Amino acid sequence: MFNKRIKIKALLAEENTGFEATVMGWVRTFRNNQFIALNDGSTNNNLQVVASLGEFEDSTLKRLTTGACIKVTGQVIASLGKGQKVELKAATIEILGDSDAEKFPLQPKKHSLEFLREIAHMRFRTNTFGAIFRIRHSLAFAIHQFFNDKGFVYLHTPIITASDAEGAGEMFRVTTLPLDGSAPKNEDGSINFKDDFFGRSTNLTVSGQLEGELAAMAFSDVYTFGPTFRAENSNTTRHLAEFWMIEPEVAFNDLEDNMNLAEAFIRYVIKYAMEQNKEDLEFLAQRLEEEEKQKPQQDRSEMGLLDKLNFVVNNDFERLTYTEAIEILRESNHNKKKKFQYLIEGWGVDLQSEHERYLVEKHFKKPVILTNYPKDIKSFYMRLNEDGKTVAAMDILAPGIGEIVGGSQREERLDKLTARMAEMHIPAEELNWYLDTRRFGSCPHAGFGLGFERLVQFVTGMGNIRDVIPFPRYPKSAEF
RNA sequence: UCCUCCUUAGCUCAGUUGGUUAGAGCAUCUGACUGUUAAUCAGAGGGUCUCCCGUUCAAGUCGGGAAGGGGGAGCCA
Repeated sequence: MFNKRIKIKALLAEENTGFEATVMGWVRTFRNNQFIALNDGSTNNNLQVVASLGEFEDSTLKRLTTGACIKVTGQVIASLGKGQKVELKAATIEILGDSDAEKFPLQPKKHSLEFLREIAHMRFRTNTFGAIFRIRHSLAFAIHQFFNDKGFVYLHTPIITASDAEGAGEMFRVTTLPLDGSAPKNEDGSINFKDDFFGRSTNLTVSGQLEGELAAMAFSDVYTFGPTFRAENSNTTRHLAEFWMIEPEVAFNDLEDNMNLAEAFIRYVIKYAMEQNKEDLEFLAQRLEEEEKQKPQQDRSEMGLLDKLNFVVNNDFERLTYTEAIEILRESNHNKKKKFQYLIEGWGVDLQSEHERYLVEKHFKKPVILTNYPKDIKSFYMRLNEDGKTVAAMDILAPGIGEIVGGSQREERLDKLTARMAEMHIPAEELNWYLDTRRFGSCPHAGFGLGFERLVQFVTGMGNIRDVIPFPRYPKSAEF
């Protein structure tokens, strides 16, 4: 029954008319007791279905409410009205699912993103979220295509991990032990995990990087793309407790290769979305433009969404070292006039959001790659530079959303790595498996982590990360 | 977790120095019209003013607390 259906996107692209077609979808509006705007999610554009006067029972027409699901068969004809090239003249209309108009929460009008977030199970049916999630899909697909074309192996790293030494953030505990206090305890009162499901303490992964490195020491080029969990109490527009991360890890790459890969990757996936989701991006660009008009002049961005994406695709990112960045910031008028909340005085401190924003949005006005940070503000696995005080790290900062990529050349020298771990009080015995890569055929290698939702945010122009993942998880929120 | 702002109809919002029966637009319902494009026109229904405590003759309005939400910061991707 269903396989004769034609998707609305395909039907709207059809050059010919005068043939019979069956469509299925959800009613967006029903105007004038005759005109159904029908959407099936294949595109934001609705198909106009015409139910000619007198040809349908009143009882049927009454059920054509916003949100109802219907099946229509009829003739595809050139539209008699303006606004669309073709329309479907209905011969039969079957109601597949009623929608009580008094209770259906979506109305043919503008809704706030905050309201739609409360009905995330329904928001797919709006133009905005339709566009966002089709673009999200394209980006995900493009990611696999990019790496596949380059001969990378897609590695599935575990979601449940035993290691708690990765240092990437607070973890969610995974256990089958009872929570009522009856769990077995050690002599010192701490929980004894011997009888837990895995016989040890386990957590949800915060990163697949360490496992990625293991595989890179065999396949040379690998990447992961999967869910990641952080139990940080972060309440911001760019953090989630459950998010998707892309983590390539490449043997024989140094920091510069790593930057080149990241830049090529970002360009590729954006370009892909621009080709595949032209209409959706135009819709979101329009939406953003109207939103910008509500803001005071000084807060408006200079470039529209499409200009911004084109700019990123066609221009190199700005590359500079942490030391150079500090110099620019220290010499900036902004700093001299004490406009930063945290003034830049010396070398060695981590940059605040306001500093990153200044560099990206005011000084360079494009994505920036910062490299060679002081070792003391970075992770243990990053390669120590010749100067002995910086590491071969890189962060890519994007306008509007800040850090989109964090990566580094890894420390491949066993003695240097273990020394660093000792300094940072990371128990080497727990990461013996990781250190084995440095013991048996170690090699220079590099990789990075890219937050998928931040990428989707950048491409769609959405301001809040909770609006670019179907069902966002964040503190005090795990509905749906 | 910290700072800050917000919470009034299904949605988006007005609501004056505290003062009778809390308003508008959209949505919904009823009717009219019938080639509409967020259709139009007429009418109707719809409120525990987030919750608790307090001040007062009187609280949507003032004070305290809680919950939820927005924005910013930190942590980071």
